[in-house]
Amino acid sequence: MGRRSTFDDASVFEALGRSMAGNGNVTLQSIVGATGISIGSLYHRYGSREGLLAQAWLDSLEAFQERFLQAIRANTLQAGENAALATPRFCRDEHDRALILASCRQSEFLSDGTPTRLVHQIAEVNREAFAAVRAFADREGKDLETCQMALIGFPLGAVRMYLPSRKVPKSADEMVACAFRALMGHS
Amino acid sequence: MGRRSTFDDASVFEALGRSMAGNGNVTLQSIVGATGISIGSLYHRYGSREGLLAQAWLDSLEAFQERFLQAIRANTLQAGENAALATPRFCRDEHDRALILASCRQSEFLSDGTPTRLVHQIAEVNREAFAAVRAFADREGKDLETCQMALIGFPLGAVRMYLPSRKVPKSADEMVACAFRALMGHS
DNA sequence: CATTTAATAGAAAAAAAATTCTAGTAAAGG
DNA sequence: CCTTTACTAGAATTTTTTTTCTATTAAATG
Repeated sequence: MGRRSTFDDASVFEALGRSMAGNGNVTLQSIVGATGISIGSLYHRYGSREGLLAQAWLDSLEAFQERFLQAIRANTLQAGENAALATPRFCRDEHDRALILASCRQSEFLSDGTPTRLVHQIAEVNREAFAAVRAFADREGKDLETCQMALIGFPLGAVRMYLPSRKVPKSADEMVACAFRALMGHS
Repeated sequence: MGRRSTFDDASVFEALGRSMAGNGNVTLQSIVGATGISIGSLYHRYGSREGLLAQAWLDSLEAFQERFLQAIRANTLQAGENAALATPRFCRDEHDRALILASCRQSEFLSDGTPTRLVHQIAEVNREAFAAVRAFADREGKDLETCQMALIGFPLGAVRMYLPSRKVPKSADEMVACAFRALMGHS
């Protein structure tokens, strides 16, 4: 019941991501300008600027995490490599969300004033990912730090060569996989 | 002649880098607060907020470039690997400058209002680095994109695993070197 | 079709930040 | 020691941005 919303989160997060990844600075006016949504509607939905930022970060984080966890939890030989490739693939499939996650810093979206509910949710997602990487390291009998680098550090470095302006090419995947295999030992 | 300055650029750039890498947002007041320098002095020296930001970026960029170019231009077998290692080493040796260069985006420091003189200087440094990487790729007979990834993309990804809060450990260097060798072919 | 609920809309107020401007201070040279 | 130069200091102003608040609109329900 009640009036229906005339806009969806995705369009707001997209404008936000573009602005943050673009000139590194988001004003609510820039979102109003890019989307045509009124300032009142933004406050009605997100409560505050900080609530909006955190919500956008969480949205991207969850979308990525779903892919990453599915890949890394698979009990196949290629589980690790697929998890490493989750990053470049995510950038191609979900460009708008990837902008936020891959070319911005979490600290740009979370601050002292971030609503605690969102702080907790984001922390929980991060915990879950960390646990999955640790489980992978144990399973493979490899060093945790090496796994973090091969699964996250290098893949992020790779996509940041292209974002925010260019698309991440398939060739990046090959390089990520190559580095992954080298780091994990060619056994 | 004339009164001597009571502060140096380094202290200003340090406060700026900490602030930008920390919460992703720099106000002149945050610099005044962190350094005790007066707002008037900042305007006297840098002309504007945008002038200050660009000057800080250029300062870090030049410091890094000096090391990178020296490494990559050496005509030894390890030239490439040393150039790749320039990034983690720079982070250890020059933490404050590395914060700016490695954990922020250039677009956070350059904007429409950046003084043209600085825009040109920064572009020139970037051009020089790009040319050096291309020369390296030609010399080694490797793909340019692969070289960019091995020399810059992966090393940056590696140090960003640690910055801004932790120091970049030596183990990161081994991983960077490992990925470099894998990407460049183990010949 | 009146009522309730959930939005939209944007002007107005408040807060925060950048910039300007004037007065004052320290060093060097004649 | 007076003058010039280059800088410091920070209050006052302007600009930008966030936030609040009231009016209005659209859908759903009895």
